[in-house]
Amino acid sequence: MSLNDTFKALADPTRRKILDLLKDGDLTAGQIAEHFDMTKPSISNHLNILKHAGLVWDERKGQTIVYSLNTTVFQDVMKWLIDLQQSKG
Amino acid sequence: MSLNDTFKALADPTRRKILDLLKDGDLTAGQIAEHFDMTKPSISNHLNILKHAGLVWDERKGQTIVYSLNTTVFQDVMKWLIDLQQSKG
DNA sequence: AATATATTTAGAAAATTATCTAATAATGAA
DNA sequence: TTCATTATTAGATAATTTTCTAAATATATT
Repeated sequence: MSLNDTFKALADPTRRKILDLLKDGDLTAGQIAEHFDMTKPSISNHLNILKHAGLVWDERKGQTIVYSLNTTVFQDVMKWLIDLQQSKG
Repeated sequence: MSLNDTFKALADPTRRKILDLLKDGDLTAGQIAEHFDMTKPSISNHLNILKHAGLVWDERKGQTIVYSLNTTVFQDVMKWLIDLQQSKG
């Protein structure tokens, strides 16, 4: 759950697409996997990395696990980017 | 020079630290390398990745090559982050 | 022209990350 | 309890990235 974890998580195009999918609403792991030409365990791994970075939350609902986007972590990334644009000069 | 290149470039802590160093002013490749416990070729590689992503510019000055920060690329990253925070409803 | 300095390029080794198949866990329904 | 469904974990392989040493390039100086 560090800034490094967040940047690392955002570095992969599959994971960025997952976040983009979740923008429109929560989805189960299976629904997310449907959007990719990749096995479910691979998607599960990506979801775990996103979860570790605090970019998504998960909640079991019966047989399924529902994932939702958490954009609060973006604040730290934005802060880092903005700080870099202001010289200490 | 794609958004993917930018995210990939930002995913490494050494490269983020290089950007942070350049925030205070331009530096030669050698001066940058001094800040790290790593060989010059390794730093040179990181600088090349940052350059490829459009995050830094380089300019030869005599024997040295001076690197400077380019934050204009950040706009694209920011846009991506902000877009993600606004649902398509 | 020869030498020194600053940096990069080339190529290999090490480390990390992404992906797959097979097996396991958790829930729900018959 | 047994079977089906959803999803994850484990472990192996493949791919990518990082880092190193050695060699090459570019400029400046003597």
